[in-house]
Amino acid sequence: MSNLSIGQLAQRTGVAIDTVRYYERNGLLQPAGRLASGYRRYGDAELKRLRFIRRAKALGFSLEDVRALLTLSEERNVAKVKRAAQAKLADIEARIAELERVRGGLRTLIAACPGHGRAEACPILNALTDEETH
Amino acid sequence: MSNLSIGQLAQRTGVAIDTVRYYERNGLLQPAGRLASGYRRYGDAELKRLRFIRRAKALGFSLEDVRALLTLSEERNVAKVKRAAQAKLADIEARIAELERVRGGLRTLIAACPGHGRAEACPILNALTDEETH
DNA sequence: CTTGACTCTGGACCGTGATCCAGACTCTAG
DNA sequence: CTAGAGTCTGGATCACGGTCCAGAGTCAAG
Repeated sequence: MSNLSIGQLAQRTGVAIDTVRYYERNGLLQPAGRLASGYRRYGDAELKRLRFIRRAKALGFSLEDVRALLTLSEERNVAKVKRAAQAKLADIEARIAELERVRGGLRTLIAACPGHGRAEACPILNALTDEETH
Repeated sequence: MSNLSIGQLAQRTGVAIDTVRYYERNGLLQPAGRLASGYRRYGDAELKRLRFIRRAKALGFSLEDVRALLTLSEERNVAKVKRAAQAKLADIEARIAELERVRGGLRTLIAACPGHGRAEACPILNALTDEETH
């Protein structure tokens, strides 16, 4: 059973101390207790919980999402957790699709641009400057 | 030669009035002039410039990028414009790659999750909860 | 002339996720 | 005991791209 200071917790999870306190302010992570001095103390449960937060964020969940996931996790509600993951996947796929659309536009323009010569012949500038077609 | 109020300019470009003034504060778009009343007046050049801004943003350029692009456009520096577009493309490709990485993680977890049963059997919760392996 | 729509300015505020600060207090090694 | 590292609080600040507001002035139609 570990009994960690905020600095040790931060060090073990790779999360900044200020961020740990920020998560606390936002109701994501409470210390197990406090010393008489007011210093926060964290146990294994909080260590795991902070790792959970860090991993969920790495999977693209917002802090708001993480808050919901933590609740579902505590409720052990597997069905809702799966649905949340599916919703996040759909969200990520939409972002990818949008970026791919943009990528396609840029690629086309770059490929058509000689990179020298008159500005009027630059398809990139033309695309940004020309009249609407739609 | 059009001679537009800020409201007409906003309406023709699909940009909010407040946003037009925001762009002005940030040096992206100055009105052609002012009436005695102080009302802004815009001509064709500003209309085109605002469309340029809107399109560049649709291609993923930040306002900072747009500022640079507008300068390059005025300089008619085709080579630098092309390089800016290439840099932005690389940026977008990196974002896509990162999102694809996340998508892969989520897909794997979702596929392995039965969506019911014990929380301990849910790979999504396990992935968020388990000890590090690396 | 009146009325309603439009515009002006300066500044406050939003969401997201932190990050940093001052000034005070506490803990630990030596 | 002392020095240095760690921690506390509350609040300010950042980036980004706007959005909204009050209160005053202006414009255009009827």
